[in-house]
Formats: sequence, structure tokens, C-alpha cells
Amino acid sequence: MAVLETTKARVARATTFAVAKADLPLGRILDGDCVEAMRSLPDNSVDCVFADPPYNLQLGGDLNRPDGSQVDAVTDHWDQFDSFKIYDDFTRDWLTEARRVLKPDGSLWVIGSYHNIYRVGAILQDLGFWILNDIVWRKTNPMPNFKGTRFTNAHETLLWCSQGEKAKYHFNYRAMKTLNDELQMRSDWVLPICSGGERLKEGGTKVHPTQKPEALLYRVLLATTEKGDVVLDPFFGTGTTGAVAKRLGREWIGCERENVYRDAAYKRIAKELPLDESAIETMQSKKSAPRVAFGALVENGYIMPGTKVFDKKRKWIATVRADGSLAYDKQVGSIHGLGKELQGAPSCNGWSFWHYEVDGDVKPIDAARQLYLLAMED
Amino acid sequence: MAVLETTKARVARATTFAVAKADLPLGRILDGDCVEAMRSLPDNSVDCVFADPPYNLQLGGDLNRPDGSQVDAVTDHWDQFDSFKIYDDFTRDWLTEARRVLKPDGSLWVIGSYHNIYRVGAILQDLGFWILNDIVWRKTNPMPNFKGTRFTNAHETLLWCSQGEKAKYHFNYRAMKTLNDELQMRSDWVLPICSGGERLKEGGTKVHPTQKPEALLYRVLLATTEKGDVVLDPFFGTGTTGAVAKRLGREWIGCERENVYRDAAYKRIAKELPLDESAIETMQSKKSAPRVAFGALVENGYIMPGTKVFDKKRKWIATVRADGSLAYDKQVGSIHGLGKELQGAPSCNGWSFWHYEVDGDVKPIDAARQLYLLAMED
DNA sequence: TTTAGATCTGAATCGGTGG
DNA sequence: TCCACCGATTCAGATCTAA
Repeated sequence: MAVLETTKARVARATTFAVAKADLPLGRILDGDCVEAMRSLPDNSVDCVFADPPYNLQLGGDLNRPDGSQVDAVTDHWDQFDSFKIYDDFTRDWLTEARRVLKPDGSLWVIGSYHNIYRVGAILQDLGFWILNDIVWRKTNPMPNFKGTRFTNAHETLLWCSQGEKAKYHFNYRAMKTLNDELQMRSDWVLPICSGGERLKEGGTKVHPTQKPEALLYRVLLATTEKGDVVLDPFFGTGTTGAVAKRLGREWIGCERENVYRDAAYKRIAKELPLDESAIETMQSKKSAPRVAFGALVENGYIMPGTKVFDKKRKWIATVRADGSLAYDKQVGSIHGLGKELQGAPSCNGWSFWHYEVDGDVKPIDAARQLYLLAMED
Repeated sequence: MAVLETTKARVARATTFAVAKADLPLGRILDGDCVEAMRSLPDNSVDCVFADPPYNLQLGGDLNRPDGSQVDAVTDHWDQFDSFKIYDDFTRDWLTEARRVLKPDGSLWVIGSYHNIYRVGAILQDLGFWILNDIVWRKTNPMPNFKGTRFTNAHETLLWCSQGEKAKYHFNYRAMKTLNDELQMRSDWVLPICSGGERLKEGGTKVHPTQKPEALLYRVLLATTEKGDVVLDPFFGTGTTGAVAKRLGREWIGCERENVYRDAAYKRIAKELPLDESAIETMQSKKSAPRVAFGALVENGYIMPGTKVFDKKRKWIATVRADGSLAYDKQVGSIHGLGKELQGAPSCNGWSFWHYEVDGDVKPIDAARQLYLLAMED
């Protein structure tokens, strides 16, 4: 989660799950059935899986597997249990492979509608995936319900999962908050459907029936991957995932069994230009910024020993000591510990709790840390 | 896997055992476990089931806000389940009873969050329920994600189901469209959480941790039940379903095992006043409104033979004939047929296409039909 | 009495590191 | 695996408090 990976952890991962990116089919669309295609990839090798599986449950009529193959009907009449079962088996198969290929700290995204998402959600939970959020893509311009028989089906659902309850994952909190005008990004995303110039067409007709908008993938990849990460899309279609991945400086691998879609995707992605390095940089959360001890500020003269620091209401006025500790009356402690003690709170962020005066202005001591960090960059 | 009862069989059963409303415990909250309680109800006896089952939240330790205060979490015993398997069994049990009690043309609503809704959705599909829509309740004021670790969980999901793929169901399309300012009601509903005067409190603390807003139930009941219908809520809590049902002139039955909730619900519902008959009347969809032939308007003097009718741009001016047909130049036809012919369109709604003058105003001829329908009601 | 500011709260699967 | 410690983190709306 926007963690700054420690050297120790990085080494452990590198040795335990040694997969060189060079050994992966980066920027390639694997032909054939996605389960078979994924079998050719090593364990723990991709950082993110984005999947837009088919949801042709085929209830009622003739029965085909979602991969297009014919169901071996013996004498059977098919009812919905049979077709749910086939869809469930298919879902379990591809999710199992995706889980194997995904790194322990990677994340899985699946998009679907009410026809299939409840089956997919239950199965991925059964497999051990841990749902972090379900995201609602609220369409600004959905197809109306022409017959007036139901509510206009105006959304689709995305599931975002880690490998397990205790698994780590990456979330670029600060980038999402920035993208959302300094408010936390919510679980409902308002985006138009894919149309206009973005929609791939061949001779006036759309190449793929369910092409997803690039804005959707943009948000998914910006939120949960880093530059250079590898993204796998087992149902690549016309390559929206690949196009956006390339634009954002991520690596990609696709699986797609239809020639037409593969050709269209390769052409499309070839035209795509990666953004500048500087454009891809996102706002960093404080979590991943280097740690600065308060003592370092004192040591380096950003805050002088003897400085008076105080809370917003000046209820407590403490003194900075030479070693970076604070003293209030008989009590002594770190900026966090003393703040916690005095308030009787479960925890305290000393950086924002304590203030000091600079040129007549009152600022949190975090301001001194920012100055220090700026100076360090040069 | 359980045997799926066919729609045909269900209908047969329903007709064999007709249930008088007088035999039902209307306006009562059944004590004890909801599965046991539902067993006391006859087959095919209620028109709608609305269920807000426990969500099976898996919460860790305490959660503090950035200001140090503690979040009052849902830690009640009724939300504790040891595993998915146990939760699934529980879900299958209550859904099975709900299915038995629900009429063949009734509908089921379930509300949940990502913790449980995928399990519930898959199981109800397995049982034969047919999802008509999934509805997203977008909260205007959700709790933020204090730790900055995920997207703000800003919605809950409702599933609306019929008894099966071929089953009939009721949807008050026109009422929903009217409620939504003459636009089709969408699958995403924007509503605030329950707070303020609506939130039941005892000595300053909330009676129930997850009381639902009345506006949510209002929309559910208005959309899919009729006046006099019986609504069953197997997880009655503090009785939001009952209160709104009573207000809207629907009958209700609840199940609730906590004394505290039952007492609060009875008190609350006693205070509730039913709306006037006239207020409950909703816009009738054209399907259930009596069909009116244009000829009947002519016959009854709402539009005189010889009246000139015309399209909005007055490109075509036709004459009403005594039998209700229209004449334009050499062409003659019904209001729909002639409109279609003249425009060269695949179809035409004559009621909105043709206009006439009344007291200097230009109105679509549908206005005359509305007058006629109003007169018919008296 | 009014208003601005402070406080409180809601179905929440809500940390990482090093010893 | 558990524990101590560091330190990052919130939005909208209702209600309460003080001026």
C-alpha cells in the first residue's frame, strides 16, 4: 500500500520469487484459450491482473462454454443449473491461473455486470482472494431500457482484490485524491461509455461489442500499479488495457483467441505513445516519502533547541531539547509520544499536533520537515 | 444441488393453495429466528420480500479517526459468522423459505455490501431467483476511509429478483419515471444515509447500528408493490420496512429476534400515519391503464370530427374523421399509421406526434386522452 | 434570536517495522 | 508470532456551543 519497500523485503522477494521481466512475453498477445496461455507464464510474475471476462451465461438456449467450445451434450436438456455450473467452472479455472501468475502483493481487477459478477465474486472469495473494494462504474450515457420493464441498467461493477486477507497490496492513495480534486476517491466512478474517436471501428461497425473506455483503465492502473509494473489481461479484446498501460509506462501481456481482436489491438497499441517520464510521476503519499526524525531537524538547525512548541490552542507549551525530545513540566517524550500522553489519545501525529512560530507566523513543525526534505533533494 | 422447481409447477401450486390475507399475521413482528418464523407462513402468500441480512463484516481491532476518536463499529453478535460456509448455509436457508412464501409473481429484494452480496447473489441465482436489476445505493455522506488505504466505500448494493426467468413481476415504470423527473429511473440511486430525526435513538445512542433510510424503502415499495400488497421483511430490525409500508398503504409482516428492536419497531410504526388514498395513487403505466382508442375520444366528443391535427412543425395538417381515422391529402389512416407513413418512420406514437388547438393552446392529442381517462375514473 | 464555529458520527473486512 | 514503537490519516451533514 504505497509502501516504501525495505531493502530486506525487496531482497527476500527477489530471491524467493526470482522472475526476470525479460523472461516474460511483454507487449505480446498470447494466442488461444486464456487458461492455456496463462499456463505458459511463471508463478508470481505479474503485478496486476485486469480481467473483463465474457458473461454469456447462455441460459435457455444451446449451451457453449464461455471459451466458445461446444458442451458435450449427452442426452441432456440444459437448465440453468447446468449453465451456471459451466460458467462457474470456467471462472474458477481462469481465476486459479491468474492467482498463480500474480505476485503475492499484486492485485486482481475483474469487471462484470449483474449477469456474472455475483458468481465471479463468490468464486474469487472461495479461492482466497480478498475483496478490497467493489467499484461501481456509473455510466453517464447508458442504453435506456427501451421496453420500460426495469430500471435502466446504468452501471457495471469492478472488484478489486488482493491475494488474501493479510496480503500486501499497492494503492496510490495520494494520486487518487489528487485526481479527485483533493477529496478521497470514492467507490463510485462516473465515466461515459466508450464512444467517439476512441471506439475502434472497421467499415463503420464496431470491432468489439464491449470495448471499455480508456478512462476506466487509466484510473485502475494509476491507482494500483507503479511505473514499470507488469499488467496481465486474460481477455484482451481490442487492447484497451495494453494501450493505457503503454501510455502510463506500464508493461503489459494479453491473452486473446480471436485473430480480429488481436490484429486490431496490435495496431492500436502501436499508435499509442508513452507519456513523458515527468507526466507519469504521481503525487507521492507521505508514507512513501523518506522518513525524517525530528532530531535531524534539530541537529541541522531547522529547529533550534530551546524553541517553544505548542498545540493549536496553546493549551500545552513544550520545549525542544537538544536530542529532539520535548519537555513539558516533568514530562518528556518524542513529538508523538508526548502529544499522545498529554491528550490522553490513542495516538498522535506530532508533526501536525505541535506548532512553532516562524517570522511571526504559526506553523506546524511539519513545515520544518518539508523545508528539510526540499533541501535534501538538491 | 437442489432441484429447481419449474415455473409451471409453482403456478400450479399457487392456484391449488390460495391464501387469504386474513390468515396472515399482518402488522406483526414474528419473534425468533427468521427461518423458523417464516416456516409458520403459508406457501405463495406474500407479494414482496425485502431483506437486509447481516453483512458478515470481518473487523479487526479498533479503528480511530485522525482526530483520535473511535469509530463505533458493528460488532453485534448477530453479525458474527465463523466462515463463508456457515454464512452461505445461513443464506441458503432463509432464501429458501423466502422463496416458498413468496408468490410466483412476487419479487425479492436483498441489500448488502461487498462483504456478503456476492455470496447472496450467487446463492439466490442457484436457488432459481432471476436478477432483474442490481441497484447501487450511492451514499451522499459515507464514512471516509480514515487510514487512506482504499477507495472510500461509498455505496451498498440491492438485488431485485423475480421467482425465475419466465416469472411475472410488477414494476411501476410510470411511477418511477415520474419520481425521477420524467427520466427513466436508473440502477444507481443517490440517497443520504439515515440520520437526523429519522434515526431512532434511546438516551442519545442509536437503537440499531444499521438503520436504513426510509427513502430507500419508499422507492423499493413504490416501484415493485401495489396498494394492499403484503411485504415480508425477515430481518425487520427497527422496522423501516413496516413504517414505509404502512405509510404507502401496503401490509407488512416482520421477523426479528431482538426484543429491543421489536419494541422500538412497534412504537415507531404505531406513530406512522398512512397517506391519503389519493396520495398513494401513482401514475399508471400505459400498460395497466385502460386502452383508449382515438375513436373513443371522437365518439365521446373530446375531439370533434373535422378537427385539424398537425405535427409540431405543422408540416402536415390532417383532418379528424368521424370514425377516428385521419385524412391527409389522399392518405388515410390511424393516428399512428398515418404519422408513420408521412414521416417514413418505422413507427410513430400518434398520441404525441399529432397536436391540436384548445383555447388557443397547442397540445398533443394525448392531452384529450388524459381528460377522458380522468373522467372515466369518476 | 441568529450565526459562526466546534463537535460528533456513519455497515469499516482501514499499518509498517524491527526486536 | 507477538509486542513496542513510530507516525499517517477524514467527508458530509446534523447537532451542539459560544459569541
